[in-house]
Amino acid sequence: MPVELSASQALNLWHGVSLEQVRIDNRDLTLRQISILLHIYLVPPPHTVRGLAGILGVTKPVITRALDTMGDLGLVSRMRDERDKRNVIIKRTVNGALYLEKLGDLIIDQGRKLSI
Amino acid sequence: MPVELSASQALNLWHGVSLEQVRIDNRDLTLRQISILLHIYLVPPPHTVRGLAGILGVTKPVITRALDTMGDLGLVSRMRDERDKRNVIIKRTVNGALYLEKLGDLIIDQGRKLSI
DNA sequence: CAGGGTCGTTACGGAACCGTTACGTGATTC
DNA sequence: GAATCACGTAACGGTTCCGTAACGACCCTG
Repeated sequence: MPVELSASQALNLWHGVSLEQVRIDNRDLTLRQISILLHIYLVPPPHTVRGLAGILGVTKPVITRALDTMGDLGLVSRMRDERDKRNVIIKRTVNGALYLEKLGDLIIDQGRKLSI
Repeated sequence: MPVELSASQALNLWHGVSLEQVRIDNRDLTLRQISILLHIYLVPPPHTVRGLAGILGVTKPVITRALDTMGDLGLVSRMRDERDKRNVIIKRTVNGALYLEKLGDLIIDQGRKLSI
């Protein structure tokens, strides 16, 4: 069930959500961090540093740093893979789920406000 | 004509767009910068530094710096207000319009890919 | 069990952003 | 026309991010 948006609707939606997100969230995640967070929560696990780096087209340290930052914020956590101890498995957290739930509500609200 | 999204659709839309934007755009604008850019292009002028600062809930230097950065990228430009020379009027550019046009297309594409 | 390959992290110098403060210029008020 | 206010910017120290490179830990093959 695709969602058909006009150019005006698409940009107004993005505008409304970005604006509210800037106003509400003092944490100010970067676009990369948001991408990583959404990917972890929306795509079936397991998620590794290397895998995320490949998907986003960035280097591994970028992922490590983003996980450091979001880990401090309680949005994600990390565990060693016991089967292959070189790997790190990235796990979801309650806080992260709540954060994305709010973001989802925000998008839905802004979608309802659209016109034209 | 509001757009009704499910929670899953909303987050998947955001996910797809963020991911593509990270992969495509080496410039990596911050969420604040994107908000400012969208606001300038979607809301009728005139736009001033003070006005934008109030709308985004940030300090004036934040706006000045964002305009510096995006000005270097050719996405916006600035002109003195001749009627009140204390003011600076923020103007749109061809490059900025193109940038947002691509962003709009990206959002529309991702909307079409949604399911459930 | 030695060697090479893979994993994530750390170290490093550089760049960009932050908030606060101070400043220069222009408008306004008395 | 002097004092005051408004506007945008520059300067400051601090924080965070970047990309490259090097590192330790781990797996696997011969």
